[in-house]
Amino acid sequence: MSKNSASETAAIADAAPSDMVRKPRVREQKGWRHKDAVSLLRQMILSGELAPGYALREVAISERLGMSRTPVREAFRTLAAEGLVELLPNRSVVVAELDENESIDVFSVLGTLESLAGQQACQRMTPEQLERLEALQREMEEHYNNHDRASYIRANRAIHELMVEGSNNNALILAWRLILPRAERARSVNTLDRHRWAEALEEHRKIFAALAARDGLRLSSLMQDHFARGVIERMTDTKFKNRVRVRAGSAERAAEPVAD
Amino acid sequence: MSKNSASETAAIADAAPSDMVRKPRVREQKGWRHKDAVSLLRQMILSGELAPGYALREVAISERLGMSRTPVREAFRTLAAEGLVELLPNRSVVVAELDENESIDVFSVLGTLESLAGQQACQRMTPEQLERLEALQREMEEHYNNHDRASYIRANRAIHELMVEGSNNNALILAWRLILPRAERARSVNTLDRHRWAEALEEHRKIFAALAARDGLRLSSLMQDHFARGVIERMTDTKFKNRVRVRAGSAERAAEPVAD
DNA sequence: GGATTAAATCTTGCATCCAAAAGTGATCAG
DNA sequence: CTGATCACTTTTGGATGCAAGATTTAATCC
Repeated sequence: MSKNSASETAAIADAAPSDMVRKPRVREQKGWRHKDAVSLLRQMILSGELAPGYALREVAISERLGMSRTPVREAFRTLAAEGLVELLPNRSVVVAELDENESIDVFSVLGTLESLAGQQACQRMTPEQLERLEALQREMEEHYNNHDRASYIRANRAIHELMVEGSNNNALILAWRLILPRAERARSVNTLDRHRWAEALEEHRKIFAALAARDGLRLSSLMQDHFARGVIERMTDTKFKNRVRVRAGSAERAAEPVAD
Repeated sequence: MSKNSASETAAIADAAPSDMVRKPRVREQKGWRHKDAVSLLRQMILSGELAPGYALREVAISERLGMSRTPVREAFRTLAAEGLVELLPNRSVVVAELDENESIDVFSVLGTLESLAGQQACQRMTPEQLERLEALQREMEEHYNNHDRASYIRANRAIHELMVEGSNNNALILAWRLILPRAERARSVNTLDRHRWAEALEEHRKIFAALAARDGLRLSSLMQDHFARGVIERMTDTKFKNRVRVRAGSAERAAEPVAD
């Protein structure tokens, strides 16, 4: 046994000459450092704080996060796989561009995916999941009645997610999760107007009914409709025209997103 | 200038004391080492050489690839984002499991995505792309007449890809590319029987016609049908029942895949 | 013998270090 | 002044080193 363990070295440290002690490199944090980097960077990209075309320098980010470059570089790979950044050989990593159809495109994909998810959820969703869905639907209605926008949106998100999970289709869930963040990014300035809100709620009632009746075809067409209306509303919304400006905007907080 | 360059050090190496020379760490390869790791590991997972549940050890892989652990770890992040491996904290990276519906699930997702892609391609595909598509269609027909299976499949793949690209929808392309490898994995033992082959070709003729006519609705339903038939054929195919065995199989070569 | 646990070993997570590539000026010819 | 060239700086790609967690092995107790 030629090598002392760290604890042994530390124990005799103050009695030994200084070249015998070694500063122990402690791993202070649990979990994964690179996960933190992924969440922070994703958040910053989605909120627009890091604008498209922005070059990410490893040292700056690692210093900001108090970690070395290694986990930051790992985070870049994850973000690249999500299509949020582009890797340039021997050059900086660059925030992916948004093209002008981004919003329509993203919602059309999300729409078809959720339409399929609904269809499959009709066949595969467990009674427990359906029960939970009913509870969420009730909760959402309540938030609507209380004009509690934020809570409504949260419940709405949970419903959509639960339905996708109810499809029990791993590939579908994977693709959906991949696209979802882009929706946040694309719709960052859209808000939910009063009329559309009421309409969306009514659509959700029908969607739930179709799920409960396990009527896949009907659900599929309801979902298509639900998304189509959402996107159209976004396009004709006067606020929509401001969207492109967000690209350049830096640390500004994203507006409350619209519910689907 | 206190520090010698690596080349200078090497030049005087045999005349100098051995502690003065330092083995220069050369960056022998262009491109990214981690890209190599991604392709190899992906290939091995898709072919079944690395079976689900298999734990990947960093050192073993880095040695096999003649690189250090760093790029291998980066490759793991990419594969994790693709859902091909699962990261366990402080534990090995594990090849993702295949569930029993994998094949149906993956093709249903691919089907809806391509259906949407076709619809959007009708509106957005450039004349150049359409021309290229026509050439590919002719090429594919030729391969069919020559009974050149491998070439047929290659052309078929190219057509599907070109159509998806023709949608010009980044989110859609991203999701499609994410799922595509899983299709390879799911269908590894399926082959293309003579009857289905002729049928598939006929479907492709109609698909091309709809694209050329820019008839999005018709194209959408044709795609759905194309995929539905493919999947149904797979399910009733007697060879299908062997699929589950492949999970355990190790380095066996995957069979020629079916065309969609 | 089987359960428990402490020590040795292995593997991961990350910091750090080095060389190559890219970027940045400064210098100089025209 | 413009453009080319070369030294210097910055930044990336990846190899190496080390400590913490996980795993295996050995030892001990009941």
